[in-house]
Parts: sequence; C-alpha cells; structure tokens
Amino acid sequence: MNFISRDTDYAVRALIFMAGVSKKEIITVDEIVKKERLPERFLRRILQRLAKSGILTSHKGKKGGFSFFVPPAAIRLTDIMEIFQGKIDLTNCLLKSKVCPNVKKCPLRKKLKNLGQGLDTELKKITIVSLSKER
Amino acid sequence: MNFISRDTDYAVRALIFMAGVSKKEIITVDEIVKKERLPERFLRRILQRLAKSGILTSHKGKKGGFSFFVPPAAIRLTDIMEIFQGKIDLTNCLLKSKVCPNVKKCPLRKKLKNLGQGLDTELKKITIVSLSKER
DNA sequence: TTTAATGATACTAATATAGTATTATTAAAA
DNA sequence: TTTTAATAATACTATATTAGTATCATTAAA
Ligand code: FES
Ligand code: FES
Repeated sequence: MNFISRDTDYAVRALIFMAGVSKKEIITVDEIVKKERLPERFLRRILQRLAKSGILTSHKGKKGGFSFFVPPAAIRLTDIMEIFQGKIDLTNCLLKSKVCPNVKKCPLRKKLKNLGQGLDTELKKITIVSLSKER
Repeated sequence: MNFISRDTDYAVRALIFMAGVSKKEIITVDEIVKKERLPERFLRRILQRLAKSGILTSHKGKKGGFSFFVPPAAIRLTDIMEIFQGKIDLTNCLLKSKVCPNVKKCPLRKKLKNLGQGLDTELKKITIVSLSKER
C-alpha cells in the first residue's frame, strides 16, 4: 500500500526546489522541470492545482510563473497530501454497517480514531522547509 | 485515501461470520454469501486466498467448505490487510532519492518509521474475535 | 457414479492514477 | 500594437489497480 501518490511526490519536490531558490521569487515550470526532471505537462497541472488550492500564486504572461502564497515554512506535507489524495482518514468506518452496526459505541472506531489523530499530529509537523533543510 | 480495500473488508466480514457460528465447524461459501450478502464468486476467491495464506483450511468434496486453521483470536486485522493489500509501510522512502538523497541520515524517514511502528502495534491488537465481540 | 463442495485460471468491467495534447488567456516588452 | 513567453482550462489517452465473473478441473461423501 502506497502512502504517497506521484502527484504529491512531484508537488513536494517542486515546492522544495522553489523554497530552495528564494522565497519571494517567481519561478517558471520550465526551471523546475529542468532541475528536477519531472514530466512538464504533468507538473504544470500539479502547480495549477496548487495555485487553485491557495498554496501558490500564479503569474500569467511574460516574466510569469509561480510563487509561494503560503510561505514554505507553513506548508505541511499533509496539506499537499490532502489536495491530491484526500484526507488521510483512519477514522472512517472500516467495516461498514453490515459488520459493525453500532457506530456510536464501536471501540474499534474509537481506537482507530485515536491512532489516526496521533498519526495526523505527527505528520503535520513535517513542512516543506523542514524537508528542504534535510538536503 | 482508503485504508481498507474491499477484499480485506469482505474477508473480515466472512471471518467474523465464521467465528460467530462455531469455532471448529466447516462452513460453506454459500452460507456466508446468504448471510452476509457478498458476491459469491468474488468471495470464493477471497476465501481461497485465505486458505492459501494459511488462515483457513479448505475441505473439498461433499460436506466440504472452509474452517479456521488459525484460531480467530489469533487472526489480526493486519494479517488480512497484509494478504490483500501488502504491508502498510509508512517507513518507505517518501520522496525517493531525487529529493532526499541521504537515506541513512534522513530524520523524516526516522520520524515516519516511529509513527509507522506505533500504528502497527496498535493495529495488531485488533483481531477477528475482538471485532466479532463488538456486534 | 452422482452430487456438492472447493481449486485454478483466465477473462472482463470499472475506477484510479499517470501522463499528453490543444487551444485560450494574459501581461511584459519590443 | 504586435510579438513573445508565460500560465489556464479542458479534453484526451495510457496504464495500473481494484472489483467482479466465468469456466472447467478436482475432490470426497453418499
Ligand atoms: S468498524 Fe465501523 S463502526 Fe465499528
Ligand atoms: S524521504 Fe526518503 S530518505 Fe528522506
């Protein structure tokens, strides 16, 4: 089971690259593609989606490109995952009403909820900046 | 992101049903299908796989069916997930060598490893019997 | 030898993921 | 104002995974 999809992976790589250049600068897709060797059109769509989601700002026209809207220190891995993969929700009912009809009382549900929340708080500590520092 | 695939879901339902009947009895696929309303041929394959994996024993011929090889108290949710979905491995390198080249030192990796192990030990506590008791 | 069960394997359908192509829009700069 | 260098929108295609079906072989009890 894979935890990270390719969209998330590419998005994170691109963001880390952008954070590494200079926080306020506008960076073009081509620059990222050249350095990170990612498929151009695919990455375009990913960045567009990041812009729509309010992580990046897009600048059209000549001298255009993308820049951070949210500062990279405030962009969490979970934010990116949520955009491309949806919420990581361990607390979803595992077995549907057929097996476990008593949703309110189900201790499994409770247990998983706690687990999920623990995982979530830990994951939320991982930001683009904390990742880019590793390099 | 869905944590539990349908195979796992159906397998767990079938096993809970079987555990509810009588521990040693041989149960046919048809019985399970009727009670749990699962797609017959699909469930067959699932039970076959459980037999191959050593969870169940299959009995061919008339009066045949499936019985537990591993007692339901010892069958963990994670065992089933592993059979149908592979290991839940948070510790996989998230970003490949492109982003995070220093696999040995990477603190993210370390952090995720701890997270994953925590999740794993908690999940391992959930067994077929503990689930069937909820009902 | 009939019958009622599983075993093996191949096939199909639906959905999700990954990636490409095309045309429109925008804004700087010549 | 026209050219140019960028993104926007949207539709398409390819591949992989998941979900489910069909067929025929095997087995063992009655
Ligand atoms: S598993 Fe769904 S309520 Fe218990
Ligand atoms: S994310 Fe892979 S080694 Fe750090």
